Amino acid sequence: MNNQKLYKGSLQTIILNLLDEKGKLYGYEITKLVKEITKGNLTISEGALYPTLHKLESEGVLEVEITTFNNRKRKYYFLTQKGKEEKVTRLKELESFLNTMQSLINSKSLT
Amino acid sequence: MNNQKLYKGSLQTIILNLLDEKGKLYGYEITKLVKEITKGNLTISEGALYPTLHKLESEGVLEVEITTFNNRKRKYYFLTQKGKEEKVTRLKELESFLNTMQSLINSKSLT
DNA sequence: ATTAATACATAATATACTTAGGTATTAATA
DNA sequence: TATTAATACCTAAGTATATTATGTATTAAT
Repeated sequence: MNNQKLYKGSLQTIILNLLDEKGKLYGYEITKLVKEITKGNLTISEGALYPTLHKLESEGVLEVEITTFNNRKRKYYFLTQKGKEEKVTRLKELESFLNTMQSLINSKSLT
Repeated sequence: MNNQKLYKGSLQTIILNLLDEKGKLYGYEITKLVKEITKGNLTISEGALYPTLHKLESEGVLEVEITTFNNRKRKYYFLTQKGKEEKVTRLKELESFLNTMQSLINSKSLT
């Protein structure tokens, strides 16, 4: 991930959400997709992405399907059943977090 | 801060915002205030808070006024001019971040 | 022919926390 | 009245998660 440290901690949630929506994605594709969706506001670094994918796989949250396209190796990741449940939890946490942060920056009227 | 790692990176922004709204606050007061505003969703740990306050002070973003209340030492922090500018920047970054995260979890319709 | 893009990967470093302690005073409770 | 909770500050060790800098290999574009 790039310059803004605010994104720290949200990478796993982003990955799980995208995989839930798209079905399966390979690493490089995730970086392009995030850049596109966020209109360049968020760039996921490969140094952050690949270790995270490996970790999620080792935890049984993701599974891999290795393919070849144009003589280039691609590793497609998709959610396991556990991953689908994890995604629901993470999404709730994210929504709660976004609400909490909103309340913190709109607290002028409070207290 | 507590269980949710999503808050990682947002502590400085939270502090700057609260100080801008309230004028001046002491450390312990910040932890209580955040807990109250967020209805218990966010608990700032003192292990995170105090080093952060010291760092912001050393950067010239905050200044300190030491007082005594009920024979207990209180260190009131408030924004410097630099701090007020920094707060504006951080708030913009936070709003941009929140929008970006929203777009990432609402991307079902996209692409 | 060289550079950019695609596609994977790791290692060293930085940072921002958590967890677990510590000191000291005052208020509440058993 | 002795103990615990609350107030108010602090630091150090450990952990998680990223950044930065590389590296390999193939194909597409300049």
